[in-house]
Amino acid sequence: MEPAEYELAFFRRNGFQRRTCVVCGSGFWSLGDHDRCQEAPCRDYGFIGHPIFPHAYEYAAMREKFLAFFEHRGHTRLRRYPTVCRWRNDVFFTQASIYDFQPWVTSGTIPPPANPLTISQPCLRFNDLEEIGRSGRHFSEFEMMAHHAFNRPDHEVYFKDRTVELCHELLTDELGTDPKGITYKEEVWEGGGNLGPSLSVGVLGLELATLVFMEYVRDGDALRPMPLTVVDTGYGLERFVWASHGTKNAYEAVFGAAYDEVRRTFPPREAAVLLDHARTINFLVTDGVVPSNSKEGYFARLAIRRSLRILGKTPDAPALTALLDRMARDLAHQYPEIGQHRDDLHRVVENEAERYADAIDRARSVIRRSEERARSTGQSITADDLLGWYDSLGVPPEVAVEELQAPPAIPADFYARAAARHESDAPATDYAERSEGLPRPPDATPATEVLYYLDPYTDTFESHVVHADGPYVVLDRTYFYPTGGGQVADRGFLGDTEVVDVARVGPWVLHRLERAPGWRVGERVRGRIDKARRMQLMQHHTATHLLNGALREVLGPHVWQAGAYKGPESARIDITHYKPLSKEELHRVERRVNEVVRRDLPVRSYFESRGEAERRFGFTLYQGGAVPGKELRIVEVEGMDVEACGGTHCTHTSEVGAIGILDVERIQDGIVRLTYVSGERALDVREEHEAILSEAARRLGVPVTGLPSGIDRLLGEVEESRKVAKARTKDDLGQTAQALLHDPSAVDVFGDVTVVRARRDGLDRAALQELSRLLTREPKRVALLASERDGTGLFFVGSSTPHIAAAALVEAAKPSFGGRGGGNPSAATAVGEPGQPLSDAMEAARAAARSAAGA
RNA sequence: GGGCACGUAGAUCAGCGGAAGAUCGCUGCUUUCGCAAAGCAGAGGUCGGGGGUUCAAAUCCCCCCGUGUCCA
Repeated sequence: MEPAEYELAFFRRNGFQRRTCVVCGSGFWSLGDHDRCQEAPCRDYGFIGHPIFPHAYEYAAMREKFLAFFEHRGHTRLRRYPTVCRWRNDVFFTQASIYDFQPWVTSGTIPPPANPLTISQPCLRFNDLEEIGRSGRHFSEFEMMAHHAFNRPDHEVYFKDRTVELCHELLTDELGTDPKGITYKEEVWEGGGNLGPSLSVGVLGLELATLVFMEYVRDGDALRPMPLTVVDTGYGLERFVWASHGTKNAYEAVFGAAYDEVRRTFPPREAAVLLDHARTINFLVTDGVVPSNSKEGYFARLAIRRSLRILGKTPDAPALTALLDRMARDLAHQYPEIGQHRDDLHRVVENEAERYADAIDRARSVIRRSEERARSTGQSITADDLLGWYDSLGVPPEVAVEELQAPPAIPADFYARAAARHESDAPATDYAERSEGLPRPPDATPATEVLYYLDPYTDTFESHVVHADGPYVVLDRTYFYPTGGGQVADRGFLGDTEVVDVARVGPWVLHRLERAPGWRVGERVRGRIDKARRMQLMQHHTATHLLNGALREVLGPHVWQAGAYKGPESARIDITHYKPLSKEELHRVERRVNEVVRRDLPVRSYFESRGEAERRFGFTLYQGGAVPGKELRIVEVEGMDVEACGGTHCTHTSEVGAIGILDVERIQDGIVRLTYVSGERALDVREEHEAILSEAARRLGVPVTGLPSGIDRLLGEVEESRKVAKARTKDDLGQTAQALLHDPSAVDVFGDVTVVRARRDGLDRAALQELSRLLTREPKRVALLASERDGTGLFFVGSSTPHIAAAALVEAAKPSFGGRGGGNPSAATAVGEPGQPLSDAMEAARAAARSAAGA
């Protein structure tokens, strides 16, 4: 980054000097005479016992101070976004305030909700879990306070100068820091293909904020200026509160009274972990994460199980739910949604606690057995075993050690080693828009006016070509719905050419035609949408909203949409839920949605300001993920479901027609998928099912209502005849065995050993085995059995004579008929040539038996 | 999204290439006034599903399905 990037007018105007840190070598700007930047590790924490700000602020007060400061300087205050980053697929959690605006706002696709804006965004980071409580400053949930500005060439809000000016004013005039104590260290920020200069703000060893200026796109080695430049700031609320108290660790300052309460029962480290995790769990569950074994859910599980472990080893520890309630109380002032569904949260957490107890129980018995086995083979349990158990059974090493008589030492780096077992080089998937791979129209192309929002029933329209590139066409206005929000794109025709796909690219709607139509810009075209297909998609989409609402009613508010798909054939919704749906729950959901259909409620779609919509409906608006923009498109079914949604919808619930749930499956731990149909498809599917049922009934010769009992009868009969058949062959073989034993030509007596020979062509291996078993029930017997079947010779030997091994006799017989096989002392088998060689094999075995018997 | 472990009798599990087992539970009998207990006898298994290798697969390999768990 060029030095000029950091030479701000603000610095010059106010007499800041640029110096170089003698420790890290970075350039920094300051009013004070420092030889190093004021950030650890370049210098020690100097604020412990000497607060950076003259007043000590409580957590909520500091946040309010910050937001109000920026609000008074022209920023619009925004409510928090969800901590679960459902609108991106490269990350699970909101880890910084700017995540709220990526990728759509930062890429210029959608205007920012306000500009400039200020927000305090709760963020989740799970990469330093072990540091929590130990370092004195790590949290898994923290708030990043920020002010953001988005600058377009035609609309500059503010950039570097004003940003630093605001920051400086906040720290000094507003919060009372000594201006000379602040250093602005020069850094380079890079992420997501963008980069720009940034300044890191340090005071007395503490990094209070980072001011990032996104202005370039990396293009190979070259840097291109971004069309949209972004002010991305981050001020750590926890750090500000800590700085204002100057306490030894951040936790007592941040958690305040709650910290003191918990400290009465727990040591400092445990207290910090419990409080931190309690906050995290509250946010996670409120924002629709249910504990599970993968993705977001795993972190909820981790936080819950870690907390339970700490609580479990402390006598008189409070219940986890009590702790959650305690933290919810502190958070509820700012975030009323937290703690609003206390009972539901308790159910989710208690269910997880139960599962954890089950897992540990299971693990204990495995561990006991393993040790027993190890002891009997003279081995001992190793640290590797502990690692394996943690990995596959989830049992923490401390618990395993408790269970063992002779435990190994737990390695100090146990959890690091556990993590190392899972190192993979799988690249993180990028949060690309769907537009990836599609041609992007030139920037000068006028944005497409989308009409399907206004009227989802219009299926023919006229418009003009504003861009054409091979089969790709952009119109000035269109009724074609592009793939989005889980709803697949419309089909239809532009002129005489079929539209095979429709996608949103930036501000444009791109129609992909079956072939290049050769149109020129300005040409007038007529569009015609496949109306039946669109209608079906609308029905499926509205049905999805109804189901979502009904599922929340029946199962509880922890239910969030975790994904959805609305196709012409069927639709599905994935929801967060902690156990499989019972038949009864399913039934109630289905009844409820169909009742809403019958009551013919209006489905209202309208635009509303974000703030107003959030105030009226709360956070559950964002079922499909956060939707940027000043205005949200709200789809409301009164009393049932309200979502921010860009899809096409029926205007009355009765248009949806019957809704039939076809399938419910648990697609992963914590996520349940429902597949369903509505409208025309519901009728089709019902007809199909009825046809299948009546055909099945016809074949069974019963009425449809008699199917279940008819099938039971049939299964009973099958079972019965299977038994009869089995018994019969056993009988037959029994008779054969008796006959053989009494047939002098089949029996040889060699000393005290009775050798029975028989050739029974057609018997399979299992029959020979059974016959052999019958013949060798008495001791001192040998059975030599042969069968020719499907052109091969089968030879089977059974022996109840200890010194005559069946396998040895087969060995002896093998050369005679080119047999391959083997066995054990009591039974052996081989296959080879049929006919005479098989008979020779029998003779060879007989001779071997005779000599083995010593006769 | 990836790694690992596990799916065998109603339950808990053993067996890990050569003729499907143990314990508990269940049924019947013996014993008892009755119950419990004990003894004896018995029923109960397409060894999760499908392919493959092998003379031979619960066992080895591959693919599904299900469960658990860890990591990101």
